Amino acid sequence: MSVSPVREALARLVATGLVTAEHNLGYRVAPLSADDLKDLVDTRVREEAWALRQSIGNGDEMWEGRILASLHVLERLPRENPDDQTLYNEAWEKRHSDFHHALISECGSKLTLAFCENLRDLNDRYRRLSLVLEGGARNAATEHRAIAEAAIERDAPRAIEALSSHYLATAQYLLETYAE
Amino acid sequence: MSVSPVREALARLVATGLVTAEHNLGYRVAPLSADDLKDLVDTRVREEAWALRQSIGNGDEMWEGRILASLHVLERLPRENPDDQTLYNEAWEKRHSDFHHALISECGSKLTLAFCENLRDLNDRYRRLSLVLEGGARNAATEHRAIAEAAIERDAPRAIEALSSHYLATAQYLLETYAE
DNA sequence: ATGTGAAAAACTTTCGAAAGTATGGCAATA
DNA sequence: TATTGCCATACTTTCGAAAGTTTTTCACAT
Repeated sequence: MSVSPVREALARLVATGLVTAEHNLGYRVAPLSADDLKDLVDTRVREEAWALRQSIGNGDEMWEGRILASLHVLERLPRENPDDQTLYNEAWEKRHSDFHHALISECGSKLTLAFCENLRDLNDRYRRLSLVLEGGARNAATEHRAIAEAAIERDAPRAIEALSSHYLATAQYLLETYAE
Repeated sequence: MSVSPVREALARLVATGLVTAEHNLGYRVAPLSADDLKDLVDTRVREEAWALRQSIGNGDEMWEGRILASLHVLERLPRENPDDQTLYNEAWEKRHSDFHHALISECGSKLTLAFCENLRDLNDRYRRLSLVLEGGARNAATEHRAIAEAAIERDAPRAIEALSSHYLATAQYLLETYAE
C-alpha cells in the first residue's frame, strides 16, 4: 500500500479529531487529557439529551421497535472478547454504538446526529481505556435497559437522567483514577 | 499543481460537509436544499444560543472589549465589494465571522466552538446566496449592534433573541423566495 | 563544558505516470 | 425500435520516485 491512501485515511481521522496534523511535521495521535474528556462528556450529554428528548417526541412505534431490537442483540453478546481478555469485542462495540444511535435517531436533525456520532468516536478512546481499568465492574447492561425503558415510556426527564449518568459515570471513574 | 494536494483539500471540504465524495466517482459540490437549510439554521441557533449564554456568564471585560473591537472594525467596512458589486467583500466576510466568533468565544467548550464554526461555514453558502438575492436590503449592522449591546449588558435572553432572529431572518427570506 | 553551523539523515509532501473503474457509443441481435 | 454486449474513452485512484523540509549529528570555535 502506498502513501496516498494512507494519507487520505489520516486526513479523515484529522477531521474527526482523533488525529492531529501539522504541515511538514506529519500526523500524530491526538493527545488525551482530562480537560478534553470533561468538554467531551459535557457536550455529549447536552447534545444527546436534546436529541433524545426530540426522539421521544417524534419517534413512532418503529422507533421503539428499533430500540428494543438493538438492546436485545446487545445483551446477547459479552462485552469482553471471548478469545482474548485484553482485546475488545468489536461486535459488542458495534452493537453498543447501534443502540445509542437508535435512541436519538428520530431527533430530526442530521447535523446533530452527525455531531453526536463524531462525539461518540472521540469518547470511545476514553471509554475503552476506562473499560480496561475498571475491568467491567459497572453493570452497563442494567443502565442500558433503564434508558431504553424510560425512552419507550416517553418519560423524557427520566430517560435523559439515565442517559446522562450512564455517560458521566465512565468519565468520572477515569477522571478520579487519573487525578491520583 | 498535482492531484495529491487537490485531493487533500477536497478531503477537508468533505469533512466540513461542503463537498461530497463517492468512491471511484470523485467529488461533488454538496447540494443545497431547503431541508438542509432548516436543519442548519435550527441547529446553529440552538448551539450558538447555548454558547452565547455561557459566554455571557463566563466572559470578563476582555471579552466585552473583543466584542466591541470586532463590531467596530466590522462597521467600518462596506458589506459590498467596492470594486465589483457582483463579488463579495472578503475582508468584510472575515470581520463578520470574527464578530460572531467573539460573541461565543467564552462558552468554555472547544468542541462546541468547533461545531459552531463548521455550521457557520455550511451556512455561509446560503447566506451569500441570500445576499445576492435581497441586494442588501436588510440592515445587518443594526442587528449586530443590538446583539453586542445585549451581550455586554449581560442580558442573556435579549441577546439570544437578537442573535436568533438575526440568523432566522436570512434563512426565512431565502426559503420564502425559493418556495415560489 | 557550551554553543554554533554545516552536512547528513530521516521524514513529509508533491509529482507524473500507471493501474483501475465507470461512462458513453456502437454494432449485432431480437 | 428496443435491448444486449463489447469496446473505446474519460475519469478516479494508487503507485514509486523526486523534491522539499525538519531533525540529528558532529566537527569546530568560544
